[in-house]
Amino acid sequence: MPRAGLDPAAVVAAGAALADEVGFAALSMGQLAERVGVRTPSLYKHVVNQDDLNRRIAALALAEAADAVGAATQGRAGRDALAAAARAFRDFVLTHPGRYAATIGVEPTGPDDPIAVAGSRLLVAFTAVLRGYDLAPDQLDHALRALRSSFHGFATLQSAHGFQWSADVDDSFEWLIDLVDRGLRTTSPAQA
Amino acid sequence: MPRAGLDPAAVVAAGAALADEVGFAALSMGQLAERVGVRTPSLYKHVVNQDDLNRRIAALALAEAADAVGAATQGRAGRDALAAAARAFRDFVLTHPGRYAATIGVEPTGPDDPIAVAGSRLLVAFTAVLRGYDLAPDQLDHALRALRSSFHGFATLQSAHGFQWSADVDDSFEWLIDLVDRGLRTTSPAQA
DNA sequence: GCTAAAAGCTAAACCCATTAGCGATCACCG
DNA sequence: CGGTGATCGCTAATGGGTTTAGCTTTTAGC
Repeated sequence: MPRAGLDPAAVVAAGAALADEVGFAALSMGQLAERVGVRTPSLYKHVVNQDDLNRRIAALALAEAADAVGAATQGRAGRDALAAAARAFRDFVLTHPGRYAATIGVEPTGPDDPIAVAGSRLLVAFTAVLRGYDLAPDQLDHALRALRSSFHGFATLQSAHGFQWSADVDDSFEWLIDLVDRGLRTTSPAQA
Repeated sequence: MPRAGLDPAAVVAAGAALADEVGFAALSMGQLAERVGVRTPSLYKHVVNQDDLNRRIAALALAEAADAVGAATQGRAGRDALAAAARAFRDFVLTHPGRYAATIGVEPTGPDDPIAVAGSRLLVAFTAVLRGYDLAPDQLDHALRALRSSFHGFATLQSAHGFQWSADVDDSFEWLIDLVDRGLRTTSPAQA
């Protein structure tokens, strides 16, 4: 019996891909094992248990999302950067719904948890967008949470087919970007 | 052995309460059966299976959320109505995290599905808020989705402890309400 | 009181995650 | 080239969860 040549990273990557296909809730060790060409218990040589797998998938997803958002905002500022970040984020969630779902409800165990560091990287990517707006320093955290909430909410609702009625969903997303842009531009500005 | 006197509504209500306590993902038929004083298989006399239970919990949660939002906006308009609706919605999600989680990812089977009708009621409740803003009719759907996305996103992230760093979460929510309010007040207004 | 449907129960099947323990393989070192 | 220990994969088995089958008891209506 030849070896499969697996390692934790390969298992996690396959798990993330499988989650994207079948949905995070339906991700099972059995299916994943079959996918990577191994019997179920063998997965436990690379991953401590399903919760560990989920957490690693979540960390991977957050890191990938941070990369996508970061790359999208390179060389842009203001509304341009906001729109690029928002579109990159939503695209990522829509193309990788399973792995992104893994990020919902996980709590980092501490500041060194890969989940925490990847999450921070995503926040940093969004922070870059805010530099293009004239915000008071004490409003940065609030604005960051507002961005994250709005785009997370839209992307997850769309990914779950939560928008049922008529209007075009892409138009709605552009409209949301405009709404946020207008809101950010009319804050009480930073004191000089 | 005396009867427990259950019916579907009682089972669903107990399931929703249990989900709020232990988390939606941890909701199990065994725990629910124990909670209502019955052996596990007996639950299947009132509910066809776990998926059916989840869907009924989701419909209940959406209906309750619609009631809460609707009641909060009574007699208010403009920013007042927006803030009242947003706070009522977030309060509901935070006090009933388990049952609200049941609504994520469920798809109504058709327009008569209780999930669809309760979801529509929630949208109607939010639509009332928008009447206080001067929006072109073709922007109503977009604005509705923006509202739902923002508040859904914030509430679910907070409920999942997704906000880790320093600033006060309640302050951030009020800031989000302001952001949305400013954005809604600066749309290109409806043509007279 | 009789009857039939409803609601509960036990027993059992099946699926999934996980652990224990065994054999094969591979990397490294002489 | 051979030995050796760690690593990887396997089979077997356990335990918990959902769900079905079939039986018994209660209860509502006549």
